[in-house]
Amino acid sequence: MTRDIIAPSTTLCLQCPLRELEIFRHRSRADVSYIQAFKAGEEYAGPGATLLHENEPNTRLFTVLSGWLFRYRTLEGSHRRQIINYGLPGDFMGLQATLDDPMGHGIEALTNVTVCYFEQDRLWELFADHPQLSFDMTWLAAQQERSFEEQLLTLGQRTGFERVAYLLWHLFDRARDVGLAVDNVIELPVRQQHLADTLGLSLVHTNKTLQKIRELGAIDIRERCLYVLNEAHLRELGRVDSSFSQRRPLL
Amino acid sequence: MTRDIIAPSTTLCLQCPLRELEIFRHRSRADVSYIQAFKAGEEYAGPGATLLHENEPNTRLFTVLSGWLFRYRTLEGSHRRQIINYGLPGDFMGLQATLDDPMGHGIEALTNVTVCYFEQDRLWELFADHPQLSFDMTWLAAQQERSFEEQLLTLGQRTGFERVAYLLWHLFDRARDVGLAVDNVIELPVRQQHLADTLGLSLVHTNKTLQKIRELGAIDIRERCLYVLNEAHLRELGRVDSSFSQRRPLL
DNA sequence: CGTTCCCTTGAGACCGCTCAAAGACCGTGG
DNA sequence: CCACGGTCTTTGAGCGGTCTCAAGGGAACG
Repeated sequence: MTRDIIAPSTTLCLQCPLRELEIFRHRSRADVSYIQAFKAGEEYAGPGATLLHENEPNTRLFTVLSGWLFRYRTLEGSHRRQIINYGLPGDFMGLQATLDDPMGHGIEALTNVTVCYFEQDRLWELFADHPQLSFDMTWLAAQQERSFEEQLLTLGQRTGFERVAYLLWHLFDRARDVGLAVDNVIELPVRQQHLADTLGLSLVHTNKTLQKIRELGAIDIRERCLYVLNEAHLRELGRVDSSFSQRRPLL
Repeated sequence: MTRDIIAPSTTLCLQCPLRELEIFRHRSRADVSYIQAFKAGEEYAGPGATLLHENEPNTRLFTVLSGWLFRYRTLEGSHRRQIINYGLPGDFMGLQATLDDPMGHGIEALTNVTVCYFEQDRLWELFADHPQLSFDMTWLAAQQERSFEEQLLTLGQRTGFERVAYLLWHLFDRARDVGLAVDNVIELPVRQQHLADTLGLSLVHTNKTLQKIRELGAIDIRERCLYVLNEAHLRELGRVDSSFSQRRPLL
């Protein structure tokens, strides 16, 4: 639960393995070089480690290079935690934290995690120098907003059962997008408590709901892995709408 | 419920009454002129009119000039509606809709509404020409994200009672920020059904919860107006955290 | 081999839901 | 001026989804 930094390192953006993935848009060598110059370093954390404490001021933007993490907020004077979103490889995070507003959130690693970070006080420089990259960043922020809206729809309108099914599919789909799926199976470093905290359900109820979805044969969970046995069925159960995977920029 | 356009008009950005408000950052005359040139027109709608149908492609960004509106999404194959957020004077909206993704949302007016709109296909132009304005737009997007996160916290972790209290305070606070409050009273064009659809509660339960908060003396609602009789108490009931009003850009 | 974390299951309570109906308010037209 | 229909609010009654409390089992790890 403590900050767990190992050492600075030097993965070159030009050699970034994420850029090979279909899901990310192509970028010119010049743009990648600009990003490289913008990159301030890397940070590492192991499972359960806190990358950012709640209420700690954050001055960093980052892209997840590898691993899973999640961002959460806690209701003041309560131990009830709401998981806001998950970070998977290629996800750009931290923009909302750059506003000079003390409202807190925390970030915690679920697996071994590497992030490439940027200093937020150079953000203006990026906007002044490089319209394409700033446009991309805004595009990603807008995409993030859509994702939050979908999550609002989930919390507000889906039943407990639908919520669990939806989230399982959502996590599977996102992992698949970045090449983490093998034959409809992904490693799922998320505990049932995390699912519960994401969905506004209790741990017990989440567990019982998972059993039901299992019994329907849509999924199975064994040895930290999620098996999507019937994706179409799972999508129905979660009332998943359109959602095709769109190519997106990588920063 | 139908599109209700009256006529194009010509409020000049330099004379925009919103710019007088404390809450908005000062802008140079040059920047305001640029915004003026970027503005494509105005649109009007009366209470209950639909500014944007669900699943209708949207190519417009806009700033609310006057009035209240709300944005919602509906769960596919269901009549359950989730209100995503409300638009008050000065709010910039539509960025998340510019992604070429058919995922639908609707926008509806609660009062007489005037919006200043921009064509989204000139968005790139703005990023190329004017780093300050594009930075501001991104800042607003990030702020919007925070607001969504707060709403996720509400839906996921606050009790029904807390949700209602929180939302009432939130709407009051936002209205006050843009000068719509007189002595702790605001006009509240929102129906109980809207509150319910925002909070993921049923209409009946929302109503009963409102009664309770009324009985505690924190608020009263009469003749379409919300009276905040004890703001500190209301904030406690809704577990409202920090939240000071920050000056923000106006586009 | 004990500790710890996580998953699972049962039992009872309660929050919030649905169904139903009546009252309040408002604009419209006879 | 009143009757009327529509929208919104209020209230009651009963059901069920989800919660909390509690306890047991399994796997990983030192």
